Amino acid sequence: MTILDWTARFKGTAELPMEVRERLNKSAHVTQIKTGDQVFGPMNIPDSLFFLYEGRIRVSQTSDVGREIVLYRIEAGDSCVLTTACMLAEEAYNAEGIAETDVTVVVLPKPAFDRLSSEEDAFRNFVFAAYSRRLIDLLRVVDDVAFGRIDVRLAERLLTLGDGLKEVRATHQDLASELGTAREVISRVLNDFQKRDLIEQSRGLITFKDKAGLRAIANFA
Amino acid sequence: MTILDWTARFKGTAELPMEVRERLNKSAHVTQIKTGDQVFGPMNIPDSLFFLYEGRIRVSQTSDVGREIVLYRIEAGDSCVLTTACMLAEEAYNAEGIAETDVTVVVLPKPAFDRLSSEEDAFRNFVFAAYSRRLIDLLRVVDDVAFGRIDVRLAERLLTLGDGLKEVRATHQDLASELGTAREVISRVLNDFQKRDLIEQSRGLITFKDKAGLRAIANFA
DNA sequence: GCCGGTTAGGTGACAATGTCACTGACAATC
DNA sequence: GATTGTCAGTGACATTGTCACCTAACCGGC
Repeated sequence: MTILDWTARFKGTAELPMEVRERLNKSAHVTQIKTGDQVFGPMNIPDSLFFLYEGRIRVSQTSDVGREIVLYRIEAGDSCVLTTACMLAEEAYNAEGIAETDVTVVVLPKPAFDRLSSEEDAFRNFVFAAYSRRLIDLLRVVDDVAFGRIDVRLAERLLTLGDGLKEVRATHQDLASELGTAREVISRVLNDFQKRDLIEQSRGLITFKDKAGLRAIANFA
Repeated sequence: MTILDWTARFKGTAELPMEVRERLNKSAHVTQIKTGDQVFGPMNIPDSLFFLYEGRIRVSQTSDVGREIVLYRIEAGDSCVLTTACMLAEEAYNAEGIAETDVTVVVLPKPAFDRLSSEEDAFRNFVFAAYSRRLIDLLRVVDDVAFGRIDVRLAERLLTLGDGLKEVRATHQDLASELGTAREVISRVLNDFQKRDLIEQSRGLITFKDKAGLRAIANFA
């Protein structure tokens, strides 16, 4: 049973008639997930559509030797289509979603999803748009990985992760997993950034000293 | 005006009631595209959904320095959701689709698409499934590019391109564009393959001598 | 045939990135 | 302060990407 009216949070549901929203509030249920917990993964493929009510989920892929790369992040108000994608395609995959913050998820069972996407244009468009965003995200990842330099990519990612902040709390290994590279590579580049007075480092913490300088590197490519 | 009944070709339409299919045959129109022509691209974003009736389309992405990588291929019976994805997301992208063979495309205008995806479950599921396949394809590309060795990737790709054949007609540059790498790299690896008696080379042509050996390399990772 | 232009492919030097093995630094805990 | 685990630094080396330049094969015309 649901207390909060989550339907207001999502573009695809906020515009629906009140009676539909009430029906939805009944058929979906709300779950809490704690920071660091897995939302979905290769062993844990849900048969429902996820809506992220609050928090942030990091979706990443892991190679068979254990290296990791972050594919994209799901923010509040967005839906997670990857799991449904894999469901539909009935294919193995090795992406997983990790809650980066405490997360509130709305789980919509497949029957309700089907009915809704057939009856409500707004909802269907919302879902299509979600798919589209993910496709575009992945195009960007492919472009970065295939053609980008890592100093550029690292500068970009640092600025994104530390947007509006003075520092980024992350180990070199964390950053390596963001970009799908090795820790040593991150160490090298960060040391270079430090020599150029763009950042300061301490254990698990990177402090900005010259964001403009980093932006110059990030925008270079 | 359409002569052929293309609706039989697609999972999402073949099962529809006859009267719906007849309506579809009227609202969509069929286009021919010649080998090598661009089906869509950054400068040419159509506002319709594509169905590939016959032929094959290669979807690739180009870096800003001109290097290219093949993302996936669209085969007959499949639909092309990337263009609609980009339409919906209203974002720039730099993927393009090239006809690899002479191609017959069914173009379904957006209004018809909307009506159909709301009224017909089979059609909607077909479209969702198409999105899913593309997402999965891209996950695979990311995995390959981020974590794969190129000798492995090249062996794989050669076997795919030459499936059931004795040879592959492609220049080193073509293969480089398949994998998103540089021609010199392909040359090196192919020379290595040749030294190991896995292939023979001549201008624009690679002949298999030991497919099992290639498979061993391809499956290694 | 020959000639000249175009394209495909080869090569070596070097730069960038990834891998490996090992080391030391730091923090938490007992 | 000794122990333990995590984090980061380092040098050697392998792989991959870049650059400049070269040669070989093909193609069209004559």
